[in-house]
Amino acid sequence: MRDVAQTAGVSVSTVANVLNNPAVVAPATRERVEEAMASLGFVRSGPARQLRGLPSRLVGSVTLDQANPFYAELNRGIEDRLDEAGCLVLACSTDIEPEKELRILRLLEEQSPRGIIVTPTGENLAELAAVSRRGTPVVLLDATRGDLDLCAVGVDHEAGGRLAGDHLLGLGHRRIAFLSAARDVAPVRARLSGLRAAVSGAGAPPLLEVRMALGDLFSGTEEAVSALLALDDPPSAIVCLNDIAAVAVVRALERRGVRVPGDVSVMGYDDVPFAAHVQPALTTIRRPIRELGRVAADLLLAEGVPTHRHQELIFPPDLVVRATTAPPRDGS
Amino acid sequence: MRDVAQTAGVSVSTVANVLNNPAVVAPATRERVEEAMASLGFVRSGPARQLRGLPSRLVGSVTLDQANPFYAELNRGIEDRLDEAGCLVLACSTDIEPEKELRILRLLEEQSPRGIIVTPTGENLAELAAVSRRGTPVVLLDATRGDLDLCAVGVDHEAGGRLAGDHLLGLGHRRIAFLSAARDVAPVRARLSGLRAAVSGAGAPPLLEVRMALGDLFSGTEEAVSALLALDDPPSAIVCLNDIAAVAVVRALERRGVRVPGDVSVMGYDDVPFAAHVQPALTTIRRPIRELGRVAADLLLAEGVPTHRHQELIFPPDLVVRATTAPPRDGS
DNA sequence: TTGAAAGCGCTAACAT
DNA sequence: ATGTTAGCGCTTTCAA
Repeated sequence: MRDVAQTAGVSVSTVANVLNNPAVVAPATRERVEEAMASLGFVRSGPARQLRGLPSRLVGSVTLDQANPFYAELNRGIEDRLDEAGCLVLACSTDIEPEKELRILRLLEEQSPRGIIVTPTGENLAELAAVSRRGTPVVLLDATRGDLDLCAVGVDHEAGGRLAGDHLLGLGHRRIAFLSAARDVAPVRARLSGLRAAVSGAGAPPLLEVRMALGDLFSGTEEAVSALLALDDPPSAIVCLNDIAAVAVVRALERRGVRVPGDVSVMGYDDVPFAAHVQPALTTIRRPIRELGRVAADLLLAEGVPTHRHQELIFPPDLVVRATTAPPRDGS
Repeated sequence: MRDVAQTAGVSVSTVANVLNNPAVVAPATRERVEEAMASLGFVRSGPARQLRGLPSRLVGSVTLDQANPFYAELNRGIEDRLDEAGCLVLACSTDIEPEKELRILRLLEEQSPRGIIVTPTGENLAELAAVSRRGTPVVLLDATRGDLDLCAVGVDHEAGGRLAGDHLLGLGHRRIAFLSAARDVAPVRARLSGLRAAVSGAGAPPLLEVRMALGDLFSGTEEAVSALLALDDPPSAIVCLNDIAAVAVVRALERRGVRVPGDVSVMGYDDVPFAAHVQPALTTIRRPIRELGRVAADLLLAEGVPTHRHQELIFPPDLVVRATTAPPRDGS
């Protein structure tokens, strides 16, 4: 900026004025300064502006895995909303490892971002509150705020679980299994609990639960499916923690000669983009993924205004019936 | 930092020493300072460090759409490598709009990041060179550097197109179509050109080309498929610009009663994670997606060292034969 | 309409 | 082993 000033034959504060308050600068002077900026390839320094106390244009987004289509969509929703505000997304993945989450949180905090949107592993909630208290706004995504004084946007997963259960029960299924993952996370636990409530409320046999290994997307379901099939009284319906697992389960089942939905019904969760395009198309519980991201970004941006009050938004999920569910073969 | 110094009864530079050069501080003093930091909830200011000329921990990643599974994977590869270096990814999507790309580039440059990894729309290559010249390292991803003095990591898409063509030709197909998108981009053009070379080299009839509308993932193939099917002499094989389109094409075909691969063969490109898990599993051209991201991040990080010379890395793609290709029904 | 100067939080060279 | 100080690039009073 000093160079620009020199080249244009003005002082730095005049350059500052053409940048921040052009109306106050004489047209001739302004033009001269603008030429100097162009010829020197001048680029404002974000860090210097932040140091002066201006709002940062960076926002952290901490998800479990940005390669997972659900979080990729979420990040896109966040990005779209932030883009309108001239902000940029720092996309981070925790792999559900609390230590990694903590490390990322620290690193993010050091950048003094406008705020951080986080899908928590569940282990570091107190730390998140601390980050917020220190001055970096935090909004929880796909989590309930509990007694924390933070903004949160979530989904009623209990209702989602119930929706899945009621659909299957309505079809005549009684023997139902839930596929969860080796590492538990609150949103999945809530789905399980809603599903279990529906099942036991209908007087059906207790819900089966199997866990799949963590790993690459789509992997880890083989053993779980084998275990289920080896049961004396195998389930006629399997609801999966998410669409990715559901697609893998359908494949694993068909590879073993079990027809879907003829022999067993399968449900996913999320309704990620490809869920409608696999064969057979997935019956699933939808949540408005991009919208969730957009709203979280909105909340984050709103933390800037002085009158801001923290709030929690809960979205209801929907049942989307497609081709992986049908009545059970026999009466069981 | 001044507060910490005061609370610990030392000077700021002692605080700086426990931060950057702990060995030089007396254990007792160090402990006192560390306590002060903890009790005050001290967090280093990244912006201030950058202003002092220390390397930034931010790296921009500009892709066409971070919600697209291919770019989501790519970003994950970048993130994984950067994570080891203590850096964070700024994930941006251009939607193949040159103006948006330009806007994002400017915004990124203002943050004075360690560098920018970009999958270019193709319109702003000169600008990218300018960014680099101004001091922000740029590495091109999924693009050739041409005469630009930049690092680049790419894939030999001509070879990929040829691989697809040879596979289909080997199966006995003669009448082949390529599905591209309304907005053209260099990597797709290269695939087309490789495919065309294979087709004409085999003396088969000229390659058909249809374009699909841009829009949401998985949408826009309906009209293209209809157009192809309405032809006097419809193709017996369709190669798609990517796996997402291929999945949608398979669906569109089957919805019209056309069996895949019985009636027509379909190929994708990329081998994104779900390609192996759709039904029928997709025959496609694989490229090492995460690896591409990791290598790009490596190259970017390497720009820091003084002896660095720009380089271009080209990865060869592979043919992955699965279940969407088969010999044509008749001899055509 | 333009300029001078202080200071944001930090680091590094130097002095003690 | 610890302290003093200048300065990174910018914004923002305040003065001219």
